[in-house]
Amino acid sequence: MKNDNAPRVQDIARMANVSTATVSRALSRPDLVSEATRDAVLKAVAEAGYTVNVAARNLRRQRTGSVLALVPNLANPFFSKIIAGINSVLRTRGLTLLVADTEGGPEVHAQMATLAHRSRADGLIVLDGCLPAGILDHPACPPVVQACEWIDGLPGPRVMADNRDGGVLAARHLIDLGHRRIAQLTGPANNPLTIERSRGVREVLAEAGIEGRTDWILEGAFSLSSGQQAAREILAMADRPDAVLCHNDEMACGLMGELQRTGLDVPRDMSVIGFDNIDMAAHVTPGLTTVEQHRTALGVCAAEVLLDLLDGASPPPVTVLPVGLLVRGSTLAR
Amino acid sequence: MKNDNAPRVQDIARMANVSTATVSRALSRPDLVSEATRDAVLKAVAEAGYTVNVAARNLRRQRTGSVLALVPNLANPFFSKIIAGINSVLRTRGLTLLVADTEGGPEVHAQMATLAHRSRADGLIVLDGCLPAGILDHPACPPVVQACEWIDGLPGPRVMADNRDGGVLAARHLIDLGHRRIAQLTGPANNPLTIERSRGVREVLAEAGIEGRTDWILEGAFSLSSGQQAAREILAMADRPDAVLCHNDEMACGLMGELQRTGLDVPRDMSVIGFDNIDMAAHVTPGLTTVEQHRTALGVCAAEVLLDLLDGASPPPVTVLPVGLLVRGSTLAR
DNA sequence: CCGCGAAATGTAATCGGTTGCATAAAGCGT
DNA sequence: ACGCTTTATGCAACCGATTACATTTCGCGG
Repeated sequence: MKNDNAPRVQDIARMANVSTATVSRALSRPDLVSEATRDAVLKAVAEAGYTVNVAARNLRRQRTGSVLALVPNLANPFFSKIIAGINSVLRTRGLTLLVADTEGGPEVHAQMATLAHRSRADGLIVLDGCLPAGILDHPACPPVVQACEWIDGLPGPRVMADNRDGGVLAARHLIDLGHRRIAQLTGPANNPLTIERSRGVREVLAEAGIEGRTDWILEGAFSLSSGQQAAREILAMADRPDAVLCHNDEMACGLMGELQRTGLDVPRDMSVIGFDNIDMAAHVTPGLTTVEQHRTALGVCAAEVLLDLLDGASPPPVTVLPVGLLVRGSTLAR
Repeated sequence: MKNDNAPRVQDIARMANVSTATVSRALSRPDLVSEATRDAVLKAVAEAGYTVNVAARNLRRQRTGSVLALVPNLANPFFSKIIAGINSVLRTRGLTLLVADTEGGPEVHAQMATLAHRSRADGLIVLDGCLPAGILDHPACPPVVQACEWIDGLPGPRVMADNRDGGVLAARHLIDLGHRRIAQLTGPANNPLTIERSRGVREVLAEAGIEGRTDWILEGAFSLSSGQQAAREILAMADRPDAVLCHNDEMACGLMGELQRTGLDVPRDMSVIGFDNIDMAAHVTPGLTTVEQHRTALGVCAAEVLLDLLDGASPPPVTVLPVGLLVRGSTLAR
């Protein structure tokens, strides 16, 4: 063994008096070698503290045994459960999940381009709708599944919640409670989730004969602080809505907290409804009424679609998962 | 170019009428080749859509250009900011951060063992105190920095907040407010963070001549729901405390929410203090008084220590970052 | 005791870049 | 014009494991 380095197959082969081929087989296909040989190899491995060089194996095998998830913002609790779902499925197949945060500008995208390569991962699950399509439909890029968000013009299967229907459920709930003065706190205007959710809301409002007041549509950033900011804007309005439909729970919580801090009572003075059903939603006071999407299931589904893809099967191009309304205390009949 | 495959250096070399060595240099050390050659190579690269095979490069170079963070639970918002801090530093050095979730039993640890290999990452930042030391002091394992939590018996630098002092600050704050009936909601009993924090609390209580009531020390799991659970236990007590010192903000929020739902007023009926200052803490009602630790700074620091290690420098074996008390509305003078 | 298929093992090519060393070409000072 | 330093490029070994193919060994029926 070269002095400064970790042991290699060669070293193990010498120690066990076999060829490198046999060592390799003893480790990855134990059924192919005799018991005596296997024991000798394993003994040498243990003794030398050998572990395979993954780069060499990946190079030769032309696959990596791992899947990469590209997440727009790891700090967003929304994603964590999806990741957990993905992980649970991949583990059953012996695949390792790695996660990279895609936050940042073009210079980060360049980094992502080197990540999105067959020699890095066997498959990609992309949760970020803002990546340039170019790096993902490159021939060197492994199979891609898009989850939650999606990238226009990028082929390949998608898995997502029924965002439009979520908008419908939320809006209808408020209307059923007698609200007609409904504000919206959306995500970034160009975000596909927000576009879909808005569509559902708009449909229901129109159906109910409620005029869409554009001054009651606020644009947020899916963050607690943008919810807080929105609350301030609403409080400053001469003509206030009496319900706010938020496009995610974080904004709803931020908004609700700020309303309360200013002395308003939620839901008596204002109903608030969120979207996603993150853990926090059940624990704030009052409990946040929200549109539940099963994030773990979404991750599971995305992973299964990816596995299909890797197996050469043809998964459905689009999978839409149902959402449901979860009524807690933050909404009240007018 | 072989038909089914991505182009290789060979192909680019042929297209640009140079050797593979020149192609490689044109891409990674552009200053070493003439402008004409460089242009020819880049043109061929663009035309063929070439991207390097990372496995091959890593194998030859004996490094990967990436750092791996092992996180016990990605779903915990506590970690996300640390990750962000790490990322910001690594980017400036052209390193890519990958994250893996270490959640799970021994079978997952086996997976982690193959991740913790020089051929996978140039360095490791371990945020999980529960990994077996064996896989991290293996000779094939790249340099390791432990952050937040740490593993007994594992050498290598550590970066952490001053948890003991955090316990001191929190306890002293409650005592200064006149509380003497102080309960604690800790993390898992064997968790090093909890051990340190408890130590600080114990010191202050002893100093103030307050007996430590073990029936007022509840063990949680750092989660919202374990905070909720603890609230129920406290409410069921015949002899209730009038302040609860929680070992993290999530539990504090879970606890506070449940107390409020049962009709108690925080902070009038009970003061609640947390630890960490996660985003949510500022947005719940009332705002959560907490011990602030600068998670981004912690990540930054851990990354810098790792870079030192990679550069062959000898960073300090232990870095302790100061914490501070952040008083909001959830604590009140008795 | 021969022959043949199965089981076990070895040999060596291969994955795809990178880089030390050698060589060639160009610049330069005197 | 000559040696000498730079600069530019090519050649080929190398990183470490895997695996197709070849070879040996073994068991066993005839």
